[in-house]
Amino acid sequence: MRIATWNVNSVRARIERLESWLVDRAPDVLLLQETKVADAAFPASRLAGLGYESAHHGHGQWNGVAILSRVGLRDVERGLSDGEARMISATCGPLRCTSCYVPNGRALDDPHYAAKLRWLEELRVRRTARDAAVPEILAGDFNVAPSDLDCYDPAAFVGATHVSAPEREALGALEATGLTDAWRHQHPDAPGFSWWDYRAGAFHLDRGLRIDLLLVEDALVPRVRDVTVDRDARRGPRPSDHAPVWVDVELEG
DNA sequence: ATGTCCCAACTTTTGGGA
Repeated sequence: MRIATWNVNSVRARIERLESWLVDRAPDVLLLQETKVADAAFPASRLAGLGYESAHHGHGQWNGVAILSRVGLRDVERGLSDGEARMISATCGPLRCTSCYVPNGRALDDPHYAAKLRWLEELRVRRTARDAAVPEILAGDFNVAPSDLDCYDPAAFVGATHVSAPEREALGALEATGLTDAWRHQHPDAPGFSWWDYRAGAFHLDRGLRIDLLLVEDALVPRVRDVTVDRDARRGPRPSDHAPVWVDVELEG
């Protein structure tokens, strides 16, 4: 079973790329972030034409998350207490699949930074109330680079968000509920950047961050066969600033 | 390089967000 995550930076701007990517990479489940549309404008029927059921949670201009599945989609859960469209969760086949768009935080002294830490804490608390019989994959744009290996220039990020100790501790506390960072587990030494700024030729220069994570229930880790960052999807005309990341998990049956 | 892309709107240019 292939589970992917992708911050598409507007599903409207990316629909042709999204459709061809689904055909090429054939994920069983795709977790989207930053769809930037209201529910009524989400292209559910176009995606259904490719064989994917979908569930979307969006209010319009900002944020927006979705789940696409060709292995079933039920028991949909939308949003956390902040009221923004940053989380959606559903049971897809044997897995609980959760798409997260963690708040950016803006700057260490900005109120949005404290809100980011609270949001991660609420996500942790939610995990403690989960149905332990259904293993979860919690994936998305976490807006946190877990370690300095996940940042192209740690010295340039001193005092910035995405790398601060409280953010990394909040992510670590979430993982301590029984989740493993699939990329880092499979690739202990490879940066695996998933986001590059549109500006200043950052992608060409490989000035990236690894902030798009697949957090896999610990019990599933022995079944993980491969984890891939699809850098090809960041190339060419009108790309998202994020690459998709997927994990292949071998499940019985 | 304040460098780009995407959105909305009192929409053809500006401002907010990332």
